[in-house]
Amino acid sequence: MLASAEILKSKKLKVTPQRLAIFHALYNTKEHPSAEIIYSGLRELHPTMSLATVYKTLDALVKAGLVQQINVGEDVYRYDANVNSHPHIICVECRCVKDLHTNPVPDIRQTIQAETDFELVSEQLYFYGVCPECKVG
Amino acid sequence: MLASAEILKSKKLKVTPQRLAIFHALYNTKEHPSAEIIYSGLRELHPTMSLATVYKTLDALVKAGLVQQINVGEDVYRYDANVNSHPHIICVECRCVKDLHTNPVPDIRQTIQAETDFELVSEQLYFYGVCPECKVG
DNA sequence: ATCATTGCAAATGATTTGCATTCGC
DNA sequence: GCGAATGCAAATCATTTGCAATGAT
Repeated sequence: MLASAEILKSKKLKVTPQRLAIFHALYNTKEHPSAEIIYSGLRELHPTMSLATVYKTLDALVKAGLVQQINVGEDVYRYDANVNSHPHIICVECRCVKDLHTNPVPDIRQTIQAETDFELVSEQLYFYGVCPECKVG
Repeated sequence: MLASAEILKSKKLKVTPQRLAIFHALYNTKEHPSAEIIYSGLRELHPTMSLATVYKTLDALVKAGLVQQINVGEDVYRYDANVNSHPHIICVECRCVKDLHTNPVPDIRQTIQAETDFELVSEQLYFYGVCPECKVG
């Protein structure tokens, strides 16, 4: 928690209780929550916080490079405190999103770069499937 | 054009001028237009067509497996008449979207499947970069 | 004739914005 | 004290929905 404050300060962001709470929440979950989910999770402890603040804060965190915004093809954005490029896998039934740690990108990059005249800057790899929990049900 | 009608019929979709126009438009472009773009492109020849019809028609085409909906991380959906799984590359400046034909997926699938207990069903690979046109400017 | 499709207008849902108040520095 | 952050309400934008009229089979 102290650490969170230090990290925010190091990015020249003012440290407010709302920012700490949102940042901390994202750093302590492996889920990939939307603004709405973050908001409802924090509501109990921060009853005055507004959804607009969640959006503004997430935007500030993204701009500071502390968080990444992902869009797995739904109509909502999700947020990930892991800013390294890594693939995600999404359950087509329960819509949960998990990180993948195997990163096939270095090889792929070469393959793709060979085909295109684009100057590659980043990538997003999404896999869809049925998660272990949903396979059982 | 005749062909389009046949394809629609084969999927048991009623053939209306609107459907033909939308389907045809998608089959004859390499862009990956949004509903709004398709709508404005067709407006001149189909002045009475409504945006809601474009959405409904696209939905029908997607359900029939004739078109795929893609979301490259913006706030709009785009549509692609190429329903085969293939990676896309998006220009971070002009936001154009192009198909990639090199498909690294078979290899990746194995790598990913080895890591996860998900039952893989599909994937979306997006690469971001600066397109040749924007590199010059 | 039947039933799906169309087109309009109104509704929805996620995200953004304006602005006065509050708070971190 | 200054300028940025908060919280509320109103605005925006893409997409969806309800429903009466129209059109495809």
